[in-house]
Amino acid sequence: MSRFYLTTPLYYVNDKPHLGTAYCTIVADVLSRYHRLFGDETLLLTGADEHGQKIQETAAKRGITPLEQCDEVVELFKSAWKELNIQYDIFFRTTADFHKQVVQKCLQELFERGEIYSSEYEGWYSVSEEIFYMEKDLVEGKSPTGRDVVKIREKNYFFKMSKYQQALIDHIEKHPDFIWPESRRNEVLGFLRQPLNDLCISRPKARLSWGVELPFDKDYVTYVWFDALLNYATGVGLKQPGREDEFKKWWSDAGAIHLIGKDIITTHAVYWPTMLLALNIPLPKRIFAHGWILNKEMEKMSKSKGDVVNPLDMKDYVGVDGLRYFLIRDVHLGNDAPFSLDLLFNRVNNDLANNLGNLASRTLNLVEKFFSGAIPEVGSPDSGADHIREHALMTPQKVQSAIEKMAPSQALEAIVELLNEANKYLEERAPWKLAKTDLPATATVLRAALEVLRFVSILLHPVMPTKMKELQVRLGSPEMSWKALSQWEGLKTGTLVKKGEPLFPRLELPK
RNA sequence: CGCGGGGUGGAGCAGCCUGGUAGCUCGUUGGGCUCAUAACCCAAAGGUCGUCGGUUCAAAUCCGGCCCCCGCAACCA
Repeated sequence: MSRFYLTTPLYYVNDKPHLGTAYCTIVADVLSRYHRLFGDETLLLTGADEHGQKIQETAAKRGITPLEQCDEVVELFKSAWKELNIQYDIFFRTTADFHKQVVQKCLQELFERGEIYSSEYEGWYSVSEEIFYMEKDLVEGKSPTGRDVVKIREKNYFFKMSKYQQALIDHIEKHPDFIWPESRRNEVLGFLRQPLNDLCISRPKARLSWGVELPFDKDYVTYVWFDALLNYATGVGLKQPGREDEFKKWWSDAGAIHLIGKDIITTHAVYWPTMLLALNIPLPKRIFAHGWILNKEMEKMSKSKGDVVNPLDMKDYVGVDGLRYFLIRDVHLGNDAPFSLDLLFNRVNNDLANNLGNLASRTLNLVEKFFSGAIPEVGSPDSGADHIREHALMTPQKVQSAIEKMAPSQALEAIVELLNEANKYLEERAPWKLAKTDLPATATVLRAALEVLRFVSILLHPVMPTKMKELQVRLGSPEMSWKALSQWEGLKTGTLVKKGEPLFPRLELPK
C-alpha cells in the first residue's frame, strides 16, 4: 500500500482565513481525499503559525494575551475548514509544548555543532513600524513607506545557510520532482545561482517576546523559520521519544509533499531544505507551489480595485461543493487563474447543472416512468452500451494518473468526458421512444446511464462529498469504494431509485 | 545587461520538453429532439499560435533579436 503525506502551510493567525488559504486547503483536501479513495494510507496536516510580532501587537492592542488571540483565530480557521468540508488529520499549532521542545532540541544541536553563531547585525530600523530595512531598501534616507529610520546595531543568531547552498543545488538537480511545477524549480535554481546569505533566526526579547526561547540564550526567541517550518516534521514525530516509528513511516519513508502558495517558495525550497540538511534529516519528497486566484484583469483581488466579490462568499450561491468544483476544475493547479461570477456560474451551470445534474434527472425520471423506479435487469445487448462501459472502465485510471501528477483539473476533465458520452448515448438511443416498442432494449440503455452515474458519484466524491453522497442515495446507495469501479453492473437489479429535486439547480446570475 | 513566467479564434485555457493535418470548455449562428434543470444532440462560422529573423523537407513547437504583460528580488508568513 502506498502512503501519501500532504501538508498545507501553517497559516499565520493574525487574521481570519481568506481566499488564498482556503484555496490551498481545499486543494489539499481534494488531493488527500482522492488518495484515501485509491486506498492509500493518507495523512493531511494543516495548522496555525502562532508566534511573531504581528500577533503580539494585535493581542496587545486588544488587551488580551497572545495565546488568547491565537485561540480565537484558530477557532475561526477550524470552523472555516469545517464549513468548507475540509477533512484534515492534524491541525498543528506552533504553540504546542511538544513542538517547542523539539524546536529547542534542534536549535541546541545546531548551536553545539557550530551551525548557529551569533553576530552583530547592522541595519536601519523604523521605530514606528518596528521593521528593519537593508541599506538598499531605503528611499531617500527613509523607509519605503516614508518613515524615519535609525541605524542600529544588534546582536542576533544566524544559521549557516550558505554552507548548504551547493548541497541543495545538487539535490534539486538530481531530483527533478523535488520542486513543482518546473517553472518554480527554475526560479529557485536561478535564485541559488547568487550567493546565499546566512539566515537570521532570532529576535531579542526586548523587541519580540512571543516566540520560542533559544535554549542557549534566554534573552532571545526564535520564530517562523525554525518554529513554523519545523512543524511539518514535528507533526509526525520528529525527535519525540516513542514516536520514532511514526516519524520513519511518514517522513522518511512516505516523504512529505508540501503544498504552498508561490509566494513562499523561497522559504520552503531554500530555507527549509538547508535546515534539514544541517540537521541530517531527509528532505521532503516534493514542494508544490500553486498560483493565485486573480480577478478578471488578472490582478490580485482587492476592494480598492472594485472586486467587491469575495469568492469565499460564493458558497452562498453555488454551495460549498460548487465552489470546490470550480476551484479544482477551472484552475490548473500551479498556474494563476482568473475568478469572476461569470466564470463561476458558467462552470457550475454547464458541468454540474446541465451535464451531470441533468443526466441524473433524465435517467432517473425515465426509470421512474417506465420501470416504476426500480433498476431494470439488463435487456438485449447493445454495442453503444458496450462502448460506454469500456469508456467508464478506463476513466478511474485516467483520474488516478492525473491526481498523481497533481493535475486534478485533468481528472475532472476525464470525468466530464464520460458524462458527455452518456448524454450522447441517450440521444442516440432515445429510450423515451424505445420504451414504447422495446422494453428490454430500453432497460439496457438506462442501465448504462445509471452505471455512468454510479461511476461519477464515486469519482467526484473527493471534490463534492455532500452532493455525490446525495447522488448515491438516489441511486440506491451502491458500494462507495475504488474497488467498486473495477466492475460494471455495480447496481443491483430491482433497487429503487429516486429522481428528487434537481441535484444542481441552474443558477441565475445576480445583477 | 538581476531572476523567473507569460503573450494561441469573442472569453478562459491545453498543446511547446519528445518539430509533421491547431485541441478543449464557454460564447455566437443554423438545425434536431422533447425523457430531462429553456436542459440534451448534430452542424457551421471564427485563429497568418505577440513580432522580426534563423535552423529544417517541415515550427505554435527548436535557436536568436525586439515589443508588451506579470511575479520575485531574501531575515517579510
